[in-house]
Amino acid sequence: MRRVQERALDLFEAYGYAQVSVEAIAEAAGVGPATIYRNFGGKERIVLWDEYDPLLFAGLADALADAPPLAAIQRALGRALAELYARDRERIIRRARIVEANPELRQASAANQEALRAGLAEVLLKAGAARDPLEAAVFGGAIASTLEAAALAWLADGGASPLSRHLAMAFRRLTRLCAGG
Amino acid sequence: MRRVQERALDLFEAYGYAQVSVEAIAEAAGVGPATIYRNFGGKERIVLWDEYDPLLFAGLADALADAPPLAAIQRALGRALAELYARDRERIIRRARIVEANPELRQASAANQEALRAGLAEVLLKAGAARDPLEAAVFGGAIASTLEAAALAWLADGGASPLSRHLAMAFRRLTRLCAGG
DNA sequence: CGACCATGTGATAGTCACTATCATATGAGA
DNA sequence: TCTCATATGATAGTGACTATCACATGGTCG
Repeated sequence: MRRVQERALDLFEAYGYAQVSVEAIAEAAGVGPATIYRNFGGKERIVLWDEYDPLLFAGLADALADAPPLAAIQRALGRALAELYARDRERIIRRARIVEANPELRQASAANQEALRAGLAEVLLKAGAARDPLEAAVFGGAIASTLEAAALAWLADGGASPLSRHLAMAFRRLTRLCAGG
Repeated sequence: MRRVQERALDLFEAYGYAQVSVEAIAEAAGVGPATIYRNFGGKERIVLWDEYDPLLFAGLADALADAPPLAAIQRALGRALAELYARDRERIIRRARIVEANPELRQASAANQEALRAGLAEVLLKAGAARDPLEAAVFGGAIASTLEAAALAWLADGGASPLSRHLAMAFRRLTRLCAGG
């Protein structure tokens, strides 16, 4: 399915997301349209599909055990992002550019972001870093937003400086918020 | 168009969102399908359509002038939400239940949430409550998430206690985040 | 080796959201 | 009354998505 995604990205970049039908992608990749729907679930997810979320959560629970939550989260996320940065930088940027240029995809991407919020909230609650579900939701939401802001800033400069630098800057802003802004 | 939305909510509650076609809604409301698409833009927005966002932003810029950002925002949003609570409580709950029960709508709703983030960021930046775009994005994201968490908690108890109470609780959690969790 | 079963694939047909376009009705202003 | 602008309805078309079918593959038994 990696091949299908590659072909699709090529076509989307060349002709625009809306102008490329799933059927055309199927033909370009040498598979049937039904196969694409079976594996990805929908046109949007051909672009959005990745395997990063588990990687983000890996080590998060451990890190929460021996440091104040905000610092622990920043360190764990920073490490995970550094790995992605090293491994898949080009592909992430390609996909992000297509998403950015297309309202339909931005909407689907926002849903992913929601899922990340919920996932962080769950981890925080289970690790005892949040005392109740409301606190978990607030913490998870704030952290996911910070992560997203860092990612957008990273994309805005074309991925020049490492993601972890942007993440550190974003977290510094977050700590200022409660201090009175 | 209010009538169209009412009819649509009736049908969605009775048969389920996916089971009701736009054509059926059009017929039930005594209009043509084209009219619905013209006014709402898509099936999802028949449910999500409202006029609340400007109300949320009203007075926000003013409040930011004479108080620390977090307190000012909490007060301004609290006032706006109290008004909605008094005016449209039933309809908001109806719509939220339909959204909650339907992945397709949750996705579209997440996109709305994104827009709220961006809107808050813009206000904060213009009012000088954020010193740079990254800070504005982080603040706006954190606050929008807090607002959403409060709204979900409010819905979870069926709208029994006022939204402003949940909002106050959520903001208290947010201030704890930077203090070390 | 051949029979059996499971999973993944291709192909067909059908539904429905959404778009584009045209003719018509309604309502305001000269 | 004539005119123009805007809103509506109707029609036809595209394409995403969902069945459901038959077929190929690959592994496990007898």
